[in-house]
Amino acid sequence: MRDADLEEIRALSLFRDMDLDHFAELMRGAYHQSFPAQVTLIEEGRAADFLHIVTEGAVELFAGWKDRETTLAVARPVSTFILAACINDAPYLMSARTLVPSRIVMIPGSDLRMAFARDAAFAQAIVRELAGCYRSVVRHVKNIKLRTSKERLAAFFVSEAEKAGQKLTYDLPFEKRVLASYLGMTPENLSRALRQLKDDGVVVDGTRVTINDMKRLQEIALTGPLIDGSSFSANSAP
Amino acid sequence: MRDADLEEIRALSLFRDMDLDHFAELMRGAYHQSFPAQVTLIEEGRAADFLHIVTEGAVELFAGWKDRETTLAVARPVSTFILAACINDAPYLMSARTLVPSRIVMIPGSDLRMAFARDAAFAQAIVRELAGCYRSVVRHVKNIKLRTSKERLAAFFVSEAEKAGQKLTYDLPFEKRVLASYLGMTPENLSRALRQLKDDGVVVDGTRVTINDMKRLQEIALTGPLIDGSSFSANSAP
DNA sequence: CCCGTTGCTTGATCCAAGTCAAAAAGCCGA
DNA sequence: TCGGCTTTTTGACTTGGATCAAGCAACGGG
Repeated sequence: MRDADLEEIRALSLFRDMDLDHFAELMRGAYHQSFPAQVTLIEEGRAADFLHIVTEGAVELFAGWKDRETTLAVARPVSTFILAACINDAPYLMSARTLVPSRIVMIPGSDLRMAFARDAAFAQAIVRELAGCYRSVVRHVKNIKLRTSKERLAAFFVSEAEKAGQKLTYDLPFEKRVLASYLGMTPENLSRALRQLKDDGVVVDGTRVTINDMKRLQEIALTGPLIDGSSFSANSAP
Repeated sequence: MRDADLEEIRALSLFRDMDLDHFAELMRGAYHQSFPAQVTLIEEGRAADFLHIVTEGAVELFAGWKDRETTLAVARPVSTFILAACINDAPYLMSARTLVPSRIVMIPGSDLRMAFARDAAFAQAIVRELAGCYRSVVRHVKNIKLRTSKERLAAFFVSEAEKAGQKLTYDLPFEKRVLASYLGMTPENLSRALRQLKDDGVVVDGTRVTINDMKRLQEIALTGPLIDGSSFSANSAP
């Protein structure tokens, strides 16, 4: 693994405070691999063998039932995913696939649990991380259960703008079909919702989003830390 | 606090393995109070001051947005709730109200964080608990996003039957309007869904549920550990 | 440069679920 | 036991969003 990669990972709040030797040992047992787009990294139901970290690219976390499928989050660099299954040594609840060519670090679950047992700082970090993940999903549920699809889309635009550093023009971070699935609607419906929002000053041309009337959008979305926040990436580095 | 209560709490997986002295100390700083029905214990957005444990009664965890409201879970004895907010010292994401007269133990968040910092076994237990909570909410999202309301209701009946010890007749654990909200539908719709399920061998008379054709119901619900599981109580004692 | 693939949009239609209104059934407390 | 609650059910209607079926546009390989 390259030093630059190691530094990036070390900078994650999950690993920042742990003993340096423990960190080095954990990384010695880890694999860093490149994958092409559309590769299934994880299948739900399988035993959780590895903690994953995206260092480049993007990974979709999704779940299926009967013949339906929904995306629960998109992990973007640099962040970890499926920590909970891993730490509990339980089956994955989600599947994961690369959306674009990606590089993934995989840390064996047994190493992780060992480090967690003997490094108090690491244990603390894991707790904070898990609590953060939990709160993210709770926000996602609130988003889904309380807002209409148009409102969810508006909220998404607002929080993406915040994430892009208050810019009013930015690119969608991934395909619209993924966004639709994340927001709990069909691609057709997303398309229609986009057109509805045109009246509210949102122009979408291809992947480029331009917000002309942020105030209007915020009124629709009524964003706030209790429902929006970091609910997007499975868990991110603050 | 009565010894019986203390024992029940100690028996929770969260506290079971922690040092006995630490546990005693944690409990010394705790309050045990009785509340009538329909009392708001927690308001979302407020700072998380206390970890709560229901020892008797039932507590609804819900969230509001604009003029809408949805219930996210119902905590039944004996279980804790809002651990994540508490451990992160962050604002509550949910509100909580008693559904019936209830007894609640409240542990100051600062005591909790202190115990967590110096008791490794407790820290481990917290991690497992949080991971469990996280997985519960993930299942709830999958339930909402992947199943129709009829399927969700069927799934609910099946998993309640399991919880009641494979009994085919049992009582609903709370009012139908709460159930409706939990399942993400209106009371009217729940009523209709109940009537639909009559054709599939489910008889509901008042609060009494009787399942005549479990196989049929399981076909509709297609239950499994990846989507159903303990998603109901905020977090339970295994 | 063309052509196939893939992703996105559009329109027509359908259906699940929400809304509104009102009746029915429980559930107390006086 | 009788009103006066709340909860639940019902019916009629509306609507948000899904589905189905074409078009269209962009991209990449031959």
